Amino acid sequence: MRNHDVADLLERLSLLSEAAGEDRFKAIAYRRASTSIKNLGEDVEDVWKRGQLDQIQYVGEGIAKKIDEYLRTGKLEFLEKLEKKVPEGAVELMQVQGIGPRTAYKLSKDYGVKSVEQLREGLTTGKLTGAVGEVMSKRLLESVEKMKPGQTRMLLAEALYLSQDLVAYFGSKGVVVESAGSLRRRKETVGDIDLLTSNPKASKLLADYPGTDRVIESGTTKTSVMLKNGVQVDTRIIKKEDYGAALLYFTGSKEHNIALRTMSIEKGWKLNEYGLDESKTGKRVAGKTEKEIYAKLGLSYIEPELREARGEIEAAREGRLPDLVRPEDLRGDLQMHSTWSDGADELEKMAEAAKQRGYEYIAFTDHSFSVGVANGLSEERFRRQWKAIDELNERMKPFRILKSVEAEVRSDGTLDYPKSFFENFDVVGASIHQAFRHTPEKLTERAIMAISHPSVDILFHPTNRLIGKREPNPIDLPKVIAAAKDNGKMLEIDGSPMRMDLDDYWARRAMEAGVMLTIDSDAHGTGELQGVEYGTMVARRAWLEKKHVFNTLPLSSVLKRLS
DNA sequence: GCCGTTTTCGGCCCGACTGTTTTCAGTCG
Repeated sequence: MRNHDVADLLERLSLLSEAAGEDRFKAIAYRRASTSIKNLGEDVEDVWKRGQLDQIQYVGEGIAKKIDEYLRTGKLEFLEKLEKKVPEGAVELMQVQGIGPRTAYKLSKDYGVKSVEQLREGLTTGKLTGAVGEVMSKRLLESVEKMKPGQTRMLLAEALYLSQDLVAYFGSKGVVVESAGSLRRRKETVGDIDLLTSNPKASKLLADYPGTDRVIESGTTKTSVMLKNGVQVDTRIIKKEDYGAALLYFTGSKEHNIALRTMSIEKGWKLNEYGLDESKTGKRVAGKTEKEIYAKLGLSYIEPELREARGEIEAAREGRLPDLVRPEDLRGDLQMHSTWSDGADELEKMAEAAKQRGYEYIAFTDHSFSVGVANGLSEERFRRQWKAIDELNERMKPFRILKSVEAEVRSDGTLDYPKSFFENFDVVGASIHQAFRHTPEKLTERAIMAISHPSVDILFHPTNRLIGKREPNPIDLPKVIAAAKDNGKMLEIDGSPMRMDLDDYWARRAMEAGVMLTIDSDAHGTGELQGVEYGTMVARRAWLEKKHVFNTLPLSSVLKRLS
């Protein structure tokens, strides 16, 4: 699977051609091709072997030749030449907010600035006075400070929590605000929070918000503040008649917006954040609601989670958008922990809380024996737990607790118990936590061994990533997906906020391959049961419908499928 | 460098904001 490699290569070509001062449309072309390959529904190497590279959207003759050379030789002569043309440091400088290709070129070539660190030095010592003015200098220093680790994007769950607090704060003052941006699209990480409102009082209110540290800018339509926790919040004041256009615009994604604007042009219209207008007369075509704008463009309404230019516009035109799965579709949760292993709450408390959520069933997946740090269970302790579960099931009828386990995939790919013991469980999930630094080949082999094990039903959080903390295991996911398909096994979307694993891209690939998915909370306490909501957000971004998610099935069907 | 049911050439999304520009270039989202 070389899609990421190739996409990175093209992204680098894009950055370098910008920094080299080439025609900016070349840079745009490389970037579009990069995105196209990142979102490609299959392995780019397969397309290459079939000689069909130029059939990929935005890949023409020139880029196809470059990809061919790269896949054949592992190198690209053109790239090496380009690298020589670009002054050292220019690409790095372009990562700083406020520095684009022109400034980066100037700073690196004429002033010898070769890194962000040297930029900071130059700015503080006044060495760069000739290159940037006083105001720019101050702003760039702020940007450089912001790039320090710890000031990165926040988790979706954190952003949702923060925006809920802001919405409630504005609401208590009688002002209705709505969040847009990547938060509304439910991306797994969020950079800043955009709030839209038609109430002009919002600017002053944002400045007075208890969490606000300082106001960055404040105008009639836009106010930006920095919160004490380092998060930037923008409010935009929109006229009621423009609201839909503004919501569309500020929700993005950028690529989605560009595609819509290109469509508008073809119809003789112009789309911007104020509305959809006739180009010649300026006459309003639509603007009050998003739905109205989509309708005028001949598209059915596209849910925010799908607006990533991954085929949703074509699907909307052809009336084949998915009917996305909803949190209320879930009838159970197939991964959670209790005090029997490393959970914080007793079986009964967890079960009651799950029942309160309206579930018909849950599975306790306490850790297996070899996860010592998580108090993994021996066979003997499991037998005792089952007795406790039987008693609870009797008492909580018709609610059903399934006997389960999060079975550790050991470093040799085997599991902790003999097959005869596994047969006592209603459902079995397998996870790789141990020895995740194995080679990609070894990790893939272990994952496939686990998924091929006759007792295993689900592979839990397949990549074992922790967003912002631990990279995903470098397993070969197409192979794992194929193995799941061949064995009729399921893959999980783990909804715990730091995992969100599988992610939206791979969950979609799995669904398209015909693999059933589960959406679980992986809760280690009653407060974490809501993790399924984050998992559902991933599922929606992955185009999943109810029928693709196993735990939307009623208990009877679940038991039948597991037997 | 890509693309085309008006086009194989001449476009390529659009507007806000800002600085040191005196009419626009650079950057961003």
